[in-house]
Amino acid sequence: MEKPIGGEARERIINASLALFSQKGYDATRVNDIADLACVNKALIYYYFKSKQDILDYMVENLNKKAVSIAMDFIQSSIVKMIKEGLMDIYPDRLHFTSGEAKNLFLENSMKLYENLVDFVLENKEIIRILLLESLKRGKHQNSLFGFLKFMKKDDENPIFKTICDADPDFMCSQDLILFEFFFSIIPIVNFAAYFDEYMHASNLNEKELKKAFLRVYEVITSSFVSGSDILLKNNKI
Amino acid sequence: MEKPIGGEARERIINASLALFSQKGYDATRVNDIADLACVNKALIYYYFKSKQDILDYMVENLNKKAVSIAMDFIQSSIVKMIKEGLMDIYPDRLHFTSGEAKNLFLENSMKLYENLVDFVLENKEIIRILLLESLKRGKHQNSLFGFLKFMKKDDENPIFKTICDADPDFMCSQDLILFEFFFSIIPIVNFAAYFDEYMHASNLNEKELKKAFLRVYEVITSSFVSGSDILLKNNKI
Amino acid sequence: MEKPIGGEARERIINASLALFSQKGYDATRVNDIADLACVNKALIYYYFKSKQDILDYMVENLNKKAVSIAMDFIQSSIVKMIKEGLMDIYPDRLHFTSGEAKNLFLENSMKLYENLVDFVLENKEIIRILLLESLKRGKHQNSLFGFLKFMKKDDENPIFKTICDADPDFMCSQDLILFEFFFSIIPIVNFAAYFDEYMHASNLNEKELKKAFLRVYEVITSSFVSGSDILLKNNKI
Amino acid sequence: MEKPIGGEARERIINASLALFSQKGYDATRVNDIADLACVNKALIYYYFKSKQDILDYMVENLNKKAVSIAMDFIQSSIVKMIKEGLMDIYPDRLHFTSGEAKNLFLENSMKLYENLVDFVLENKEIIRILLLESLKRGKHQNSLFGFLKFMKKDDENPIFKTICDADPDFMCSQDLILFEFFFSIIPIVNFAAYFDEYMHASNLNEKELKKAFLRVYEVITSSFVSGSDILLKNNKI
DNA sequence: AATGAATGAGTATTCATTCAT
DNA sequence: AATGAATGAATACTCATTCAT
Repeated sequence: MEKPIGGEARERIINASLALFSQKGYDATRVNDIADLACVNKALIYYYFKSKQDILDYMVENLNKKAVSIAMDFIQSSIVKMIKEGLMDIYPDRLHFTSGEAKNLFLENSMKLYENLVDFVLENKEIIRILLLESLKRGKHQNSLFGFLKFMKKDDENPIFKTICDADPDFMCSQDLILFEFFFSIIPIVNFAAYFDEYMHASNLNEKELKKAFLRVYEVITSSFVSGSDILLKNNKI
Repeated sequence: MEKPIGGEARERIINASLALFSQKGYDATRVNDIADLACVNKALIYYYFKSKQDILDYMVENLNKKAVSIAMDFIQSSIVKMIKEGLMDIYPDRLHFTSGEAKNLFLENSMKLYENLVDFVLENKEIIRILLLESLKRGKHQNSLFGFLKFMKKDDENPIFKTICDADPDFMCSQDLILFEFFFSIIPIVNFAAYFDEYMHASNLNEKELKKAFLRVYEVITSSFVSGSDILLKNNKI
Repeated sequence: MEKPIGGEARERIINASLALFSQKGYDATRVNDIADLACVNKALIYYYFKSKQDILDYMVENLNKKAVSIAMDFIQSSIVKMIKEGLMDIYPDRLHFTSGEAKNLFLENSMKLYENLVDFVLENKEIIRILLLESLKRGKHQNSLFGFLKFMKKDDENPIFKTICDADPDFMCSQDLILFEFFFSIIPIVNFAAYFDEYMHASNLNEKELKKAFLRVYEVITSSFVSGSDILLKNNKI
Repeated sequence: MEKPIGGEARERIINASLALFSQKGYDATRVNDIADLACVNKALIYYYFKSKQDILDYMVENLNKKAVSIAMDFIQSSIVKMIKEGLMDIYPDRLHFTSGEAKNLFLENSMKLYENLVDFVLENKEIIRILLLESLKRGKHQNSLFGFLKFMKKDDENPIFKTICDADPDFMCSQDLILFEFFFSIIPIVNFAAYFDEYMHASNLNEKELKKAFLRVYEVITSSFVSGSDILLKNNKI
């Protein structure tokens, strides 16, 4: 074992676990391999973590914290700021904008949130991969992905949704919309991160180009879906 | 259907493996568990299969065969039939329809293909789940999902693509379109199957309703994307 | 590993465990050592037993069965037989003998029970040792010894006690008597087995002599205690 | 009392070890557990003690010192005092009393010794338990119990024995007597301490009552044994 | 006197696979 | 086609002990 370069041993254990879990999956990763990659004594892993599962739990929890933090940042920088500046109000059941410009500003911010989300998932693509893997198994973290959905879901805490509803009061948040959000928004963004490297390699695009391309497509889908929503609703009412 | 190899015990082993791999993942599934669930002696598994990996390989290969079969059915029932009836021709670089009705018929058939695909993935949701799981790992079957993409990809074997290109000769098969196909078509449909049970439970929809809802949203997305494609192309040319 | 001599592998595992647990104690015994001594593959131990603890549990349970069996034999050969021959009856609260000779016969049988008990504990001295060890620990088997006491205890199933009560109706089964039974009857007999080898070695007596000596002392104590019981009761009533 | 070595942390380590060794046995006790219970850093244990074994050794040695001290006290307060007062002499092979009263006084003192012994074992029931546990194992401290026997044994250092021999010159110190002393005196008293808590709980007696009851029974046994010894000797001579 | 970090050797248990019948 | 027994190589986790400060 060489003299370890980098941060603390604990940090190295986390990074090694991240890399290995994401490459081979949690179950196929051996604690021995983590120790080797992290250049630490195997027993030290158990000094910092209760068990192999505990490492995974720590990482998942950590991602959740970060995700919540992003959402909170959005709320702080957009909603709270706009309220303070008198551009919008929170009504019991919806958001209200004082002007068309205010609404446009908010929509712009929402698009920025998507960009941030893409950045976020790409920065955390390893743990995202792990999360996907675990979500597919009927185990402890099978709800991770669905939990992820929460802050994009049609409920009282979701400002994006409210905005759309506000823009078009007749536009009901149908179950189709939720389905759209999950299978054509969350799932693609998360899989985009998970398969980023493979896709980049297969498409011969570089990192920046691929990211831009995804956002472009994503934007088209999202905006066109909103305009196409009357069709959805029509069908939904049958 | 070919003459089945092996007795019913073999069948039980395959079904048990399917259930367990899909629930816990390949790595977390024990040969013991398979034997127990299949109600066979553990050693018998090795009579029918070379190894645990061999069971997985068999199942993946089986799915591929089925997928190819669906595509072949489509080609047989749509393309070949229409050619025989003089409704279309295959040009070296594209399909050619003899009339507007012929084209509409073909588009209708394409939508039916989507429906069949949804049926197909739902019928095989267990192995789809397994495949997703394996695709996320950098292992033997990591190409399964990308392989799946093949017959939806912009290449010579993909009739759907050709059709769209034929309908609008200016509509180039951009990389954005491929990205769309992969992340907003394949990935959602496959994940739809993988998370079908969970989503059904969470949404309180029944099987039929959920399937219909998915197809509805899917249709909106796909059609609106085609109409929105000029935006995409515009962006793509920058 | 030499070609194993002896019975089945399972039997060898039990015997090896018996020897090692009794020599070093359960906690200090390594599964590796058991495997080596039993000349079996370590994994085979887990084929036959769920865990190391499971081996211990099996042996303890086994001893209990044997102990119960001895007691049952006594009841069968003494009580049941005498009842059938009209020598004694079971009254709701006590035994009743039809003659003085009958009582003497029963007392003789009781003494034989003691002899059988000594034989029994000596034949099982290894597991007795283990039991003592485990009884001293606050664990799963801490009640083993007290459980042993059961069929020597003052309760409805205890024929020996009844006999004494029957002989002298005024002689109440005081708590002192139970204490005597436990600390000066059970404990010595059990420890006699546990320390037999060491004591034999220290005393320069052979197996037969030592056994006889113990029974001799035991008999004196028991009989003298009964005659001395009036003193006990006197004290007890204060 | 000597000047205590080490601070209060050391004391806490000893107490924690005492509690844990006595509850779980030496082998099942983890140094970690000791550190936790003692509220000290694990490494500090190795500052005060060479090893885990060293803690046990210290405690056993400590008990031996105390036991010797009790015996010495008895000798000091009884024998030496009586000699100084001209009530008894030490002959090369036995003790000699100048009067019947003197002998009675000595016998009274002997009974007091028993009481002291009971107090002593109860005060040290934890270490007694540990000692019993270790005696049953074929290890370092397997002689602890036999060592305990020493000062009750028929040898030159045993004043009690001498007394009896003195009282009845014909009463040979037979092997049966030693066996009695060990299995019906030492073993019960030591196990009385070891199982004190459990027995107290099972019998619904309080501490004081149980102690008294034990002494009562013990006294009956001892005295009756002496009177019954002629039977023993008779048998012994066959 | 005290401690957080580190470690080598082990420890029970598991697991895919094979063998003999 | 089927099975009970057996096994080598791991595998997660533990533990007494030491080190550096």
